[in-house]
Amino acid sequence: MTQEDLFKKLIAHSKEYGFIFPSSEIYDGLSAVYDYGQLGVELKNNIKKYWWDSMVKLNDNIVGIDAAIFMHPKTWEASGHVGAFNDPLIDNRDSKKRYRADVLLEEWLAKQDDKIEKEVEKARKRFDNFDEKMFRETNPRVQEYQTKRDEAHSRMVDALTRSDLEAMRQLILDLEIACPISGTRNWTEVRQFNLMFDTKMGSVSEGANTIDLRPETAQGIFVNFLNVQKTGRMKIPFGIAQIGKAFRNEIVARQFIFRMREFEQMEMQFFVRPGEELKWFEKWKATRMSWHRALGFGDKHYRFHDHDKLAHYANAATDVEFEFPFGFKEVEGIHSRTDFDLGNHQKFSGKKMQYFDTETNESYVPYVVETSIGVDRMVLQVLSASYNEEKLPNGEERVVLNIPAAIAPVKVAVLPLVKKDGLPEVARDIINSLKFEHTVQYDEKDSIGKRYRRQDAIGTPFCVTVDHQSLEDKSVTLRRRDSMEQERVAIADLPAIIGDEVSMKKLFEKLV
RNA sequence: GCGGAAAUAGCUCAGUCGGUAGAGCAUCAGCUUCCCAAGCUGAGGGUCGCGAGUUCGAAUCUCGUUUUCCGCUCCA
Repeated sequence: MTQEDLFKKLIAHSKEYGFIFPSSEIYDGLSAVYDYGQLGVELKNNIKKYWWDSMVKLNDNIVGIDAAIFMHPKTWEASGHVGAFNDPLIDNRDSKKRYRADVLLEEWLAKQDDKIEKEVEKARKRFDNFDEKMFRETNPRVQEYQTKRDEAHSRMVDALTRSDLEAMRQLILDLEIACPISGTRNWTEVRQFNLMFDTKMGSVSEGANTIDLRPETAQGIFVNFLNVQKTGRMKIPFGIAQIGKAFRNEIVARQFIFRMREFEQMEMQFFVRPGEELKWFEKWKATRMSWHRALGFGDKHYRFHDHDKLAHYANAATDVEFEFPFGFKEVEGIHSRTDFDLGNHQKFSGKKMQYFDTETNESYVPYVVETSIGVDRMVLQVLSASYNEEKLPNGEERVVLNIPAAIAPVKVAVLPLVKKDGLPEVARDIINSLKFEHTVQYDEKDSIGKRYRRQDAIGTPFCVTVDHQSLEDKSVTLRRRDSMEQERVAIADLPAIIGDEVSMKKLFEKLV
């Protein structure tokens, strides 16, 4: 089976068994937006719990918050999201190259200036008593260039100030600007490349304000830095963790839930003393990698991708990449963000974003090491790493999701061997003894083998089968998903056995 | 965004030359009482992605559109 086939099967499997559905599917769906179904939400919640507890429970210097999706518009000026990503872009259809429309126009103006200067230089060499001012004002060729230039310039300024994309395109066509690579003038529309979604706050009729949906959760942590530090009496180094939705209006969003326009992030911002950030960067690199590897999908499927080209806010950055069916792709980013964010919020808000360090008797803006992971990418990672088609000794094939027990959506299925003779009642009693701790399913339909396969397909680690012997000696068959092995255990022992094996403690013990 | 491919029942797919929509699996009810799926009987489920056009007649031909996958591009 090719990797591409595997990916297609995974998508079909996810839908067929209720993990992930296209959003508003009855209306043909919405591009790059997906809903989690009854099993998908359990898996996702378990992944979030694995992350949250590994941060907030296991580290006494990390606390969590839950900030709002809406934030004050100034937030995005301070973070650099407004301005930096508002460029008007245009594509050449022949060379497939993308340009900034305003840059193309600026270049045309510069060329026009060059032409004028060339004329002036030519004339300067030709005449002895050269009156440059007079020449510029009277020479017909220079005048023609100058008029065209000025006209183009005013049209450009006008189009840019009004953000009139169609006018920009028309100007590019009128000036007969060609693509430097293909030499053709086969241009697409001009598009605004703003990654943020906006909406209106307040009643529309009474002068509503446009506000943006956050494109990252990090800023909710930064603006609350002092609130948390002071009320929690936190001492540097310390971290603030958050799980929440973020929104990016990607031009191209694809590959199932890998890149969605609405997605969920798990971020932890770790505040450190200036100068110590790279030490902590290395520490979190190791910690985060061990968190991924503890899931047991195989170390060879993970690697770091260190960034050579750093973002404007970072002085070190790496990605944790996982080998998806479509190749190694980023699941988590670890960035040393310096004091860029807190420093800018200090500047834009006028509020001091500083910490007084009693060890050094210094006041400073802390440096930040960020770990930022996509929840949806983790779900995809778990599904693609867990999906297996096995050939059984008897020649049959089984589809099984080998999801780590601690994060499996359903922990145990309780199955009466037959649906009479009081077996269903015993099964219900067992469920009642387990359901406060675990997600449990009951199934009495079809043959026992078929029910085992159904549970394999959704990744349930344990099946408990009630038979006639159970009525006599209060024992049941405990069947394991991965090995398909069965053992006879006492009903009274089930909570302890299952509780131990599905505990997240098993994963946490593998963390560095 | 550009190029390629696809869309028919929950899933996988068939549907001939344009002539009123099919299978297997799945689902539901009943029978069977079974420890690794696909025994028996019956039932439900589709305006063939959507919209136009051609035609006496369109799942089928043409155009548009939406969604998905693949390649390129993009991704603080």
